[in-house]
Parts: sequence; structure tokens; C-alpha cells
Amino acid sequence: MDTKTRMIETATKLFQQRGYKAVGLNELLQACGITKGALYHHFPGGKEELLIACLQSLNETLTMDIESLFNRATSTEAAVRAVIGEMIKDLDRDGTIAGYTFSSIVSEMSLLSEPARDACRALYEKIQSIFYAKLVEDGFTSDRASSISLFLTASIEGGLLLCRAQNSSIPLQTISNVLPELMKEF
Amino acid sequence: MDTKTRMIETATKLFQQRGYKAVGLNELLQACGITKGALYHHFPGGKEELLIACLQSLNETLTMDIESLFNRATSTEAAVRAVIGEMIKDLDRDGTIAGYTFSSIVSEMSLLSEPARDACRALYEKIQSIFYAKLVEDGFTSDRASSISLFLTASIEGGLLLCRAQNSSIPLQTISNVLPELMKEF
DNA sequence: TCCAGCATACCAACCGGTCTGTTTTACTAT
DNA sequence: ATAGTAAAACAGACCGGTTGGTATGCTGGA
Repeated sequence: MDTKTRMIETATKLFQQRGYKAVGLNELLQACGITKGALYHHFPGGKEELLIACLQSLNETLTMDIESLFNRATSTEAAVRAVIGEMIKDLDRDGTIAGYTFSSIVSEMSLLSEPARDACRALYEKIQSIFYAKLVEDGFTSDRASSISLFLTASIEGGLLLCRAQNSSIPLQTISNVLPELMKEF
Repeated sequence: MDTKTRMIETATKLFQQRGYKAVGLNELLQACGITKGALYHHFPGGKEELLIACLQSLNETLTMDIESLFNRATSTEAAVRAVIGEMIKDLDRDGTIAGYTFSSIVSEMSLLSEPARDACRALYEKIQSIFYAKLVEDGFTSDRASSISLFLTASIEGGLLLCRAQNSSIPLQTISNVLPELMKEF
């Protein structure tokens, strides 16, 4: 794997886990096994340009991952369960989540960097669009589907926050159990 | 108002808006109109001790605010609408939220500081307990009430994240509209 | 006079970022 | 095949500014 890709992959995980500011440049370089020369060669804009690249890369991999889970699932209910299940698996194994989320970046950068905020917005839109498509497939009207897809995205991200605060995967498990129930009622 | 209280109130807003690391010590001092001497006089533990104090203070004021909204409301549905309404009002007025949330702190500090994580956990538990009490009052069983209260907390925090990413209050508005509907179905 | 309640001066460590220098690679003209 | 060359891909020293934190000085009230 080439240096640039390795940098993005490593940095993405770190940013997802701990946010932007909390990850120092030197720590980043050490984790990637590179030096400043390499970083500023590939990303003249420095740390922030790397962050944007991470978010864009995340957009692709996340889309692929979630879409693959959704294609294997028969209903939106099952699909959402599968996505949350993956998050719980990560959480229980590593004690932290390094996929399917970027809440730490959003809350930190939305006021700080317009490009970063835009990239985050694009990511959420992408996730919601996948939910939306499956919901329409399930027979929901367009309005309903877009409301629910936003709602799903929000409650999953919020559930992750609760998991982080409690240092446990129980909140996401609860949400995983409640969500499908709610979607039947519509 | 005495210096210590002023420090806590000002710092709380800043931490809520932008997180912990993103708020520098000097900026903090300037915003509070004090010097380092005063800070380290009242909080020998420095910035982190101040953060803990902020979270504890937030626990009290947040509880009072939300409980007051809940007491005036007839049902959980109306109460939740009122809480989200306050958030939206803040968001539309200031372009940022400085009350009813601390997601930026959670995502940033959960891996960094055990005491901070504990304080956040306590805060979420407190909020959920208020929801829970009202839900039981509405006639829900204990199990149901605790599931829904967790769910409410999660989706509100998640909705706020979406608002930050989109720089708009629409996500929270959507959630406000959908949530009560869901709660009737139970 | 004594001590809480600050203010001021200062510090080492670290921050992200720039700079210059070196190696590696890719291509080309002979 | 080979020598020459230019650009890409790094490496690492260095920089000014900022960080959180400390040590000391001052000051008004009990």
C-alpha cells in the first residue's frame, strides 16, 4: 500500500476515535510511520487537508460497508440491526469505535472549518440516502422515508455518544432493539 | 457574582460549544476576564478540574431547566417538544448550542479522562431519569420507560450533531415532529 | 499581621508548519 | 545498455507561537 493511502487510513481511525485537535501531528506521523516531509509533500495544506481527505475517504469506505450490509439484508429493520451490530462488535472488541461514525469530528470542527463541516454533512447525507432507498423499497412514502432515515442516523450517533459516556455497548443494544419496533408502527 | 461562579459559567458555554481541547487556556481566561492566578487559585487541578466543575454545575442547571419545562408540560410528548424547542431557539439565535448538550465534551474526553467521562455519564443519567419519571407518569411500564428515555436522549443528541453538520435547525425540527408520534404508538 | 484572593512574570514542552537537503523513481537521449 | 536529468518522494532540522502550568508578588479586609 502506498504512503498516502496508509496515512489516510491511519489518520482516519485516530480522528474518529479522539477527534481532530486531540490528535497531535507528531503522534499522527509516528502512528503512520512517516515524517513531516512526507505529510507535507502529499498534503500541502497540512493537518486540515489530511482531515478533509480522511472524511472523503471515509465517505467511500463507509458507503461501501453500509451498502454491502444493506444489500444482504431483507428489510430496513434487519439492515439497521446489522449496522448497529457492527458498531457494537467494534465497541466490545476495541473499547472504542473506529468505523461508522465521526461525531467527534463534527462536534469539534463544525464551527472551526467550513470545508470539514461540509465533508461531514456530505457523509451524513450519504448515510441517510442509503437508509432512504431501503425504506422506499420497503414501501414507505418519500416523506416518511426521509424523516425516518434522518431519525435513524440521529439515534445511532446519539446512541454511540451514550456508549462512550457509559463505556458500554448497552445503549446501542437498547436502540437496536427499539428502532425496528418503531419502524413497524409506521 | 463571584469570580469562581463566573469562571464556571463562561467556561461551560465555551466547552459546550467547541469542546475541551479546542478552547485554549488563555482564551478561556480572557473570556472570563480573569488571570491564571485566579484560575489556579480556585482550581488547583487546572483546566481539567475546571471542566469537571463545569460538568457538575451543568448537571444542576440543566436539571433545573429541563425539570421546569417538564413540570409545565402535560405529557412527555409536550415536554420533549418543549426541550427541543429551546434547543432550536438557541441554535437559530446564536448559530450554536450552549445548553442542553455536551456531546463535544463526551466524544473528546471519554477516552482521555475518567473523571470527565463519569461526570458526563452522570449528566446523561440525570436527563434520562427526568424523561423516565414523566413516562411512568404517562402510564408506561418501567422497562418501556427506561428504553424510551434512553432513546429520546440519544436521538436528541444525535439530532444536534446533524444540525451542527448541516448548520441548520431542520434536523432537530424533524426529530421533534417524529418523536411524539413514535411515543404514541407504544 | 495574616491570609484569602487575586495579578504578573515566567517556564519548559509542545504545537503545527516551513525549510533545505537527500534519496528514489521515471523517463529520455545517446 | 547506459548515462543524464528532472521530478517525485521523502527525511529531518528548525522555527515562531502557543500550550498548560508554576512561582512569586501584591493588596485589601479581618
